[in-house]
Amino acid sequence: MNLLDNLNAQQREAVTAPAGPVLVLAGPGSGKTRVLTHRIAYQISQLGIPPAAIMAVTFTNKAAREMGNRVEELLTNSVHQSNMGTFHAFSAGVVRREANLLPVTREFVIFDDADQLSIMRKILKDMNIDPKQSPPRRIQNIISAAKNELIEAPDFAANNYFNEIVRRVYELYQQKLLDNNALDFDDLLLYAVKVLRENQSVLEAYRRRYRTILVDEFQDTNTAQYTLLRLIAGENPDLFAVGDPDQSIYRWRGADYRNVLRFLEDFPGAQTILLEQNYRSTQNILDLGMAVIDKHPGRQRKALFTDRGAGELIKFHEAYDEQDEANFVLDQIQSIADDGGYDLGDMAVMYRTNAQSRILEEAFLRAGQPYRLVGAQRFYGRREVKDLVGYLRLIHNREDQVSLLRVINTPPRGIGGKTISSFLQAAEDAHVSPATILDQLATDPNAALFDRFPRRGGQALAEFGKHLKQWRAMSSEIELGNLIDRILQDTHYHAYLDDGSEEGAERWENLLELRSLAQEFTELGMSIFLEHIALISDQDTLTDGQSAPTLLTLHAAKGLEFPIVIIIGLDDGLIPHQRSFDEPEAMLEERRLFYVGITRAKDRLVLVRCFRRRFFGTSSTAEPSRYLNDLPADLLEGDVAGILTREQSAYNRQTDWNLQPMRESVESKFNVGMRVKHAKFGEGIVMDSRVDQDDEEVTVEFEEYGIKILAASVANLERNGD
DNA sequence: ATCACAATACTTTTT
DNA sequence: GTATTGTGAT
Repeated sequence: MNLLDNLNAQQREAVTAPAGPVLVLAGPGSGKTRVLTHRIAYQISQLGIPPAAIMAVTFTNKAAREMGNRVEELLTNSVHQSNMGTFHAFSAGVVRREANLLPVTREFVIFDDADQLSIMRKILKDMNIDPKQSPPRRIQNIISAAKNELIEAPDFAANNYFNEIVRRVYELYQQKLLDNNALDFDDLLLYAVKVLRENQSVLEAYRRRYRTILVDEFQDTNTAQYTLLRLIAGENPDLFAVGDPDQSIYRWRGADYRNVLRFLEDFPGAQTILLEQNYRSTQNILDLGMAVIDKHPGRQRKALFTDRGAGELIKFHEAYDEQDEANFVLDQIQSIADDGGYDLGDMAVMYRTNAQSRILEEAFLRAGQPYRLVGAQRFYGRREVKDLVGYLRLIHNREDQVSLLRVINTPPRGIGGKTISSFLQAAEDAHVSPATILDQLATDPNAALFDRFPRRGGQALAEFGKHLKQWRAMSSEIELGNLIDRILQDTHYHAYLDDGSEEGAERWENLLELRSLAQEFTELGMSIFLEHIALISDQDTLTDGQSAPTLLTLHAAKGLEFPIVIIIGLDDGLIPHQRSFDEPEAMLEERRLFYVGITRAKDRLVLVRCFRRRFFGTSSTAEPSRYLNDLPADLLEGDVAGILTREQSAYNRQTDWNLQPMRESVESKFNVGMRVKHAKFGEGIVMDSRVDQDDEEVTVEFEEYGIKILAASVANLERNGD
C-alpha cells in the first residue's frame, strides 16, 4: 500500500514537496497533522532519511505522541519517537547534553508554576516589596514573557518604576534558580537558544544531525521557539511548518502568529500551500464557525467547505444556573447516545475555565456517569504526589531548596519554623548551601553547629540529613521503585496519610500509582523521570479505557476532534473572559478560542449558557456571550429567543418562579433582633439575615467586635436562648 | 511543635 | 468553592 493513498492531490503535493521551506496554512479539520505525519513517513521511507535526521516538534506531549504513533502506523518499521516531541522536551535535552556550557549541572530540575511562585514570594519578602502592589504572579508573568522574547535580566528595559522593580526581581529570581540548580519552563527554551547561539561547534553538530525539521501548530510558536528553529534550520533548510493563524490561542504565553509572516520573510523561496477543504465538520458547523471568525478583523478570509453536507442544526440552550447546565449536559449526552447511536466516548464537553469542570464532575458523579477529565492539576498537583516528587528531586539535586523546604517537615518530624529559620541562617552565615549544613549535621554528631538549634530541632535535622544521605547513596544502586518504597517506609508516609478517611486512602492510592509509573522509568533513570513529570501536562493523565465523555478546556481541545461537542458557559465574562475585556488583542484571541471550540465538532454542536451564574461565591444573573449575536439564526435551534440580552431570557420574561429548578433550600435559622452567641466574637444581635442559595448569610452586631457578616454553615453561631 | 478551626484572599487559558 | 494564612488551645 502506498502511504500517500489516503491523501488528496493537494495534500499529496505538500507531502512530496521537494526539500526546502514549505509553509502549510490550513483551516480546521483539513488534516494538518495527517499531512505532517505523512511527510515524516515519506521522508523516512522515500528519501531514506534516518529518523534521527528529522526533528519534529509540536506543542503538547499528546500531539507529539500521536505524531509518533501515526508515523509508526504508516511505516512497518518502528520509528524512534525521540525525534518527536515538544519544544520544551527538545530544549530540555539540549540543555542536559550541553550542561557543561551552561550555569547548571546535568542534574538540574525543572521548577513548575508553584515552585516559581514560592521563590518569587520569598524574593519579594527579602526585598521588602509589598506583594499587594506588585503581585508575585504578575511579576512572574512579565519575567516569563521577557524570557520568551529572549530578553535576559540585564537587558530588561526598566522604563518605569514598576519595571525597575521587575528588573531587580528578575535578576534575583534568576540567581535563585541557579542557586537551586533549577530552570523554569521558559529557561529551557532560553538556555537552549543561548547555548546554540554562543557555541558554533554545538550549533553545527545540531544542524548536521537534524536536516529535516517539521513543526506542528506553527501559529503558536513564540520568539524563543522560532529562534531555536531558525538556528537549527540554518540558511537553506528543509523546513516544513503547518499552522492556522485563526487558531492562534496562546498569545498570552508569548506565541505570535506573526511568526507565520516572519517565516515568509525569512525564507523568501518558501512554498505556501493552502488547504481549505475540511474533512471534519458538517457544513452547518463550518458555517457557524466562519460566522464567528469572519468578525475577526485583519485576517485572510478562508472559504471553508466540506462535502459532508449540511448536517444537523446547532442546538442552543439556556439553562437556569450551572447546576441546571450540568444536568442539561448529562441529559444531552444520554439522549444523543440513545437516539443518535453515538458512543459516549464520541462526546466532549468544553468550557473556558478549569473551575467550571467541578460542577460538571459532581453532576456526572451523582448520575453515575463516568467521564474523562483532561487538564488541570488532576494528579501531579496533588499534595502527596508533590511531596514524593519533592523527595526524589531533592535526592537527585541536592541544591533544590524548594523541595527541601517542602519535605523537611513533611510528615512532621519536629522541625518547626524556628529550627528552619536558624537552619537557613546558618547556611547563609557560612556562605554554603543548606544542603551542606544538613550534611555536616548528619556526619558529625558533635558539630558546633548544633548549638544554633533547639536541642530537639538539631537532632531532627541530623536525622533527616542521615536519611537523605542514605537515599542518595541508594539511588544509584537500586531501582527507582524500590527507592520510593524506601522513602515512604523511612518517613512513615503511609501512617501520615492514613487518618482513616477515604481521602487518606485515595492519597495513598495516588502514591502507589506514581510508584508504578516510576517503575516504567527504571531503565531511563531518575533524571528522565523527573523531567517527564515536569514537562508532562495533565493531558496525559487522561485515563483511557472505557468509553466516556471527555471534559476539557477550550485550550486543551486544540488539535482534537469529537463527533459531538457541547460548549458550556457561553456567557459574557467567561467567553469572552472578563480578564480580556480591556485588551483588544486579548479579545480577538477569545474569539479565535471560541472558533477553535466550534470547529472541534464533527457532527453535532450544542451551545449552552446560564441565566444565573455563581462567579465568586455569590450568584448573579449573567449576560449572554456577545458572540452569540454573531450566530446566524437559521443555523440554530432551541432557546434562540433568549440569546440576545439577559432581559430576553426565558427566565425573565415569565414571572413564573416555578421555572427555577427545585432545590433544597436552607431554612432561615436566624431572624433580625435575635440574640446570638459566637465562639470567638461573644454575644451579639442579628441585624440582618438572608438566605442565598444553600447558605444563610447573617449580619450580627457583636457587643465587643462590632458588625460581622457570617455564613451560618461555617461560623459557629448559636442562638442565645435567654 | 502541632492541630483544629476560622477568616482571608483569590480564580483564564498551559509547557 | 478552594487554597492559604492566622490564631488559640493542647
